[in-house]
Amino acid sequence: MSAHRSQGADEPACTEELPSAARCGPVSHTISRVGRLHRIAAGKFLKAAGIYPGQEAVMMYLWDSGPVRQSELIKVMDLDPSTVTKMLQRLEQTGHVRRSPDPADRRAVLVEATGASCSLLTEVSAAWADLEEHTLAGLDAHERAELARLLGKVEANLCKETLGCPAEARRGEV
Amino acid sequence: MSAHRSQGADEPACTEELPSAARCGPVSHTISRVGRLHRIAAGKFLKAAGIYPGQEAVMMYLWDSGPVRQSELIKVMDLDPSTVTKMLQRLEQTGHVRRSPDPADRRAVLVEATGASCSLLTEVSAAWADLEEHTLAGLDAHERAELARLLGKVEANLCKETLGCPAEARRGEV
DNA sequence: GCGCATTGATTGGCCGACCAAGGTAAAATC
DNA sequence: GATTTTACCTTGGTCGGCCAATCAATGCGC
Repeated sequence: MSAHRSQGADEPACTEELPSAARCGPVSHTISRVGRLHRIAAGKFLKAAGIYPGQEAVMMYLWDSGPVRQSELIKVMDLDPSTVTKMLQRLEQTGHVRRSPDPADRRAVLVEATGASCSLLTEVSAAWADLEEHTLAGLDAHERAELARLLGKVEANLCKETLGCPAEARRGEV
Repeated sequence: MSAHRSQGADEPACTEELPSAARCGPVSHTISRVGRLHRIAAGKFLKAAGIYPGQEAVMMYLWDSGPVRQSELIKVMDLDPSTVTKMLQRLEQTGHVRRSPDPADRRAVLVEATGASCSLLTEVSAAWADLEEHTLAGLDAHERAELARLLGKVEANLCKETLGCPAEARRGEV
């Protein structure tokens, strides 16, 4: 609930006390807030590990998969190529990732987690688990499953859309 | 490193293994994705109106409330002061917002939506409603209510950080 | 072999969002 | 009244994320 305006005693609200955003799209409004708060929380949890939110997903994939092409990373993460490029440049600079040209394709780049980064695996996994628990505190197993199910449907909705969704267009094949 | 998958060049599309991120925190993973996809979708819906995601919330509040102190905006939106400053600078530059010094407090700034911006009200509201419907397509009334309820609990969890934040507790001090 | 479309990756620009610091004005304290 | 504290905003930096444009290498058609 939004308890921020509890102090507004004599606010001459011209219409309602609820913001228009919450009136027009209550769930959208909440999703925005939750997304942002979740990212902030992730940042706090990951700070100890020395990486930024967004990077952990890349690292986790790299730890799982071993050396992989950057294009594969882009496809799997469903991110913009430029986003991945910049993120990898920073991860390389901080020593978490190594990049090398693909001998089989001179325009491609192979990416892999460095040995040093493997020490983060435990930390990051723990942080991710803590974040999960912090996020879902107070929800029983059934509620968690239901939330996961509903979010899954929402994700599917947001992914594919008739309005020229780039994600859809990008992953149109296969 | 955990299980290094054999890097087959011809990976069959059927075996889409779950990344570690999804294993360690499935809901967190989905929230991240949904948050990002939702923001992208919002950007698409708002592009016609000529504003960027994040700005619509500010504008909606300004349309509702009339002239308001910047500090009030910061408090209500729960954003970083610097974020609001920069956003307002851009909104001012695009003519959607007017800022003036508060005569009653020379360090404060009064913000209000310009008359020109009011033409956006309809567009933005419609876009926001479309976004809501697009997000929730295929969910019946009960599911929508349940999703809103669960997201509300999650939001509350994410808000009260620092109390149960194990990351800092693990560090020991601070 | 040669031209052209496709793929892979990078650069630059922009926006939202954070933090850290700083500067000024009001309020609280003495 | 003078001093400290607090509030309000700005600047500069960083990061994730997008788009548009670009360059290099591959592959296909001819």
